[in-house]
Amino acid sequence: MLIGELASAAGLSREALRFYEQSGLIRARRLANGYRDYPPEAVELVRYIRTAQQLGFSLAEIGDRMPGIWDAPEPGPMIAQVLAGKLTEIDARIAGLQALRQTLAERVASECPLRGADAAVVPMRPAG
Amino acid sequence: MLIGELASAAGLSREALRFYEQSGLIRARRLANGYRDYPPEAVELVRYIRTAQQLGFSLAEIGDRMPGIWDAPEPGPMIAQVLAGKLTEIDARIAGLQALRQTLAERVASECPLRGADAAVVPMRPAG
DNA sequence: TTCAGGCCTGCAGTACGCTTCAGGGTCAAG
DNA sequence: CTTGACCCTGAAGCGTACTGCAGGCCTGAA
Repeated sequence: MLIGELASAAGLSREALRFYEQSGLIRARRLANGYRDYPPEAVELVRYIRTAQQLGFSLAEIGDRMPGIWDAPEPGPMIAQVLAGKLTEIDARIAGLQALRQTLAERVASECPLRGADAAVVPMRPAG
Repeated sequence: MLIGELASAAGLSREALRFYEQSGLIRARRLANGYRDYPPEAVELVRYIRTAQQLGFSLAEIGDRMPGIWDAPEPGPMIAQVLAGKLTEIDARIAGLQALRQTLAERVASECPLRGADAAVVPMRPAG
């Protein structure tokens, strides 16, 4: 699978894929002519990256455990482990958003929605 | 109130305040020596900016809505309306995270965690 | 043989929200 | 009258997540 095929299959640009590779999120083996060659599973992996990203994970967060995945002889359990870790993070994020939601709902209902603005608010992105 | 006092009262840096001024979000009188001089209300204004920011508004959005909000005879309902819109976005984001959570949970349990369905996801920021 | 279209690298540019730096003035205390 | 904490400006730099461009190779069809 060439980069353009992966790009259209996963719905992003070739440049974004090369950027992900540079950032250590994905890898490709090379054909004799130097072209990147991706396995079919790369589509799922890239979609996972996009999904996690759209939900508020930075590429660094998504990628910090990826190298281990690529180097493991049995990637399956390794990936499962990483994803299990992500589950915990997602739970924390959901909890944060629900707290934020409640604060917001209270303010919408109040007469002066901005007063008391020092209420603890959970940021959407870590140090974003 | 000097910039350093405002900065520590509102919990951000002097530089951030100067940046906000440059971006048209806040203003300051000047003392004879050129120092910025803020009224006490500036603390609440800056906290509003931070809150709005944490709720997902860009500084540009905050700056755009700011004049209308502060010039309105009844700012409350206006702000409530804006926040209600954010509430919808947060709900979508929570739903997306829960969908991702379920997908991940299923994959963690499977033998090939990256093979499988793709999650439909609502991005929070338009083409962020 | 020429041409389109895909691929390669590396580097510059973009937008956001600051932070840091260089170079310099102000002011109260010792 | 020096020290140190504070203030000023303008400009450059940073991290994130890309996009775009220059310059050039590879491949298949007309």
